[in-house]
Amino acid sequence: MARTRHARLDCAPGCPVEGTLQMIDGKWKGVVLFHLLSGTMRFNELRRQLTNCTQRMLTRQLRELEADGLVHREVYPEVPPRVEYSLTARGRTLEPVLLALKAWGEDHVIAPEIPAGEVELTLVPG
Amino acid sequence: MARTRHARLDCAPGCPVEGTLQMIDGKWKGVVLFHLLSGTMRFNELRRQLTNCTQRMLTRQLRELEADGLVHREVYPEVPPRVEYSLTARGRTLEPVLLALKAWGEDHVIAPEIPAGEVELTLVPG
DNA sequence: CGGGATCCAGAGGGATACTG
DNA sequence: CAGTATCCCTCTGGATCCCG
Repeated sequence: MARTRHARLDCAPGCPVEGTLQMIDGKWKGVVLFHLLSGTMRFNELRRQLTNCTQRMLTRQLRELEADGLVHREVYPEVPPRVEYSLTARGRTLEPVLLALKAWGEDHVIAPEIPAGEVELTLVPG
Repeated sequence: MARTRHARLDCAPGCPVEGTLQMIDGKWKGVVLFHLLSGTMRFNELRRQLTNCTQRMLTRQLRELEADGLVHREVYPEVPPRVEYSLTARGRTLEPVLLALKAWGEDHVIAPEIPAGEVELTLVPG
């Protein structure tokens, strides 16, 4: 979906499910957050994980996550530039949610073009 | 976001996080699934829970959930018509995910009209 | 390296009216 | 009651080029 960016909680005022979904809604947010669970990552490092994510999209998703207080952006005044992304304390509280998402996916999502039987167990997302 | 409806796993083939998100992506899906955790519900019954969801949208979301094998639709040949929705076995496996979403929302989602991130402290003088 | 600016298509979603 | 059928528009997200 595209839930209107924090326009409001459409379900009902204060609906917790809707509210949480708004945080991880955006084509790449869930996955970005998940990867950052592993630790700090540089921009391109993160990008390499998201095979089909354009540079512009990754930037935008990261900015929104930053605005939501879930991700911290650290810019190092160097040449060439270095920017590192990490989860904030608030972002880390999403860990149970992200792990639940991952666990369900591992059990129930049928992988595309990977016929059952030769299911690969490299479950590192991204 | 609007992830293209199951077009593919954009993150990476088999990415479990991305895959799970695709299931509950759609403006009302997460909330619908959550409400169905409580048990079978009729169409309008469900609709009353989703304050701002139009009839058309609810129908569409339910159809997609049905197509994904998460929701069962039972039509009773009566007049007036009666249609009941319930979670399938597969749908019920999402319970941990939905509960995680709810739990986080309860703890971290700031009530509407106070968008997270731009919390303003308008100091009333005097 | 890590972006920003611009242009653009189309899917997602809203409003409204009609129906078996 | 539980939907279709249209119309229309917003916003997301992709492509491309440029920048310090």
